[in-house]
Amino acid sequence: MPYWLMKSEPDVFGIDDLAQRPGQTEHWDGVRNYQARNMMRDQMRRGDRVLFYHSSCKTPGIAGIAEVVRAAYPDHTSWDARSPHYDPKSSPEQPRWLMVDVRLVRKFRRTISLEELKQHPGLKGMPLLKRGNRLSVMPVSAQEWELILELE
DNA sequence: GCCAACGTTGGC
DNA sequence: GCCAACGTTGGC
Repeated sequence: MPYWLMKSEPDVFGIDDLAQRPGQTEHWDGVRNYQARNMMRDQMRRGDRVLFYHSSCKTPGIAGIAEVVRAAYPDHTSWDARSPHYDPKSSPEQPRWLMVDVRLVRKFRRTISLEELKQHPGLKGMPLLKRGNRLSVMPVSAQEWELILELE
């Protein structure tokens, strides 16, 4: 069961928003980075686990766990001219961008902050903590996963 | 709001 | 195919 970390701005869509969706499930639209897209397309599978990361907010960090319940399929917001993620080069016939569906597994009792993650020697290798990293979807190793769950 | 980092675009 | 300009990300 591979593991992932996915970023979202809680002001736009946070873990509490996911909790309120029907079936606590929502599609993860808006990924507009080729590397992230390719990982979703080629590696992310139904049943994979996801760390739900809150970015661009007061306390950036991991807010809980979700599960991939549907593998990658076309992101319809990419050809919706009213969407903030609109891409004129994407169409229903030739979709350029993909998304997955995720379901909430559980919200952490507390957010494990970025600051705390940085202080942990066992997490040094996480792409999240690399300088200048801009990926919104990134892999997490099994060891990192276990370690992070223990921090809660 | 600032700014470093980095991906993308487009002229040449 | 190079690379400067530009836009976006995201922590601080």
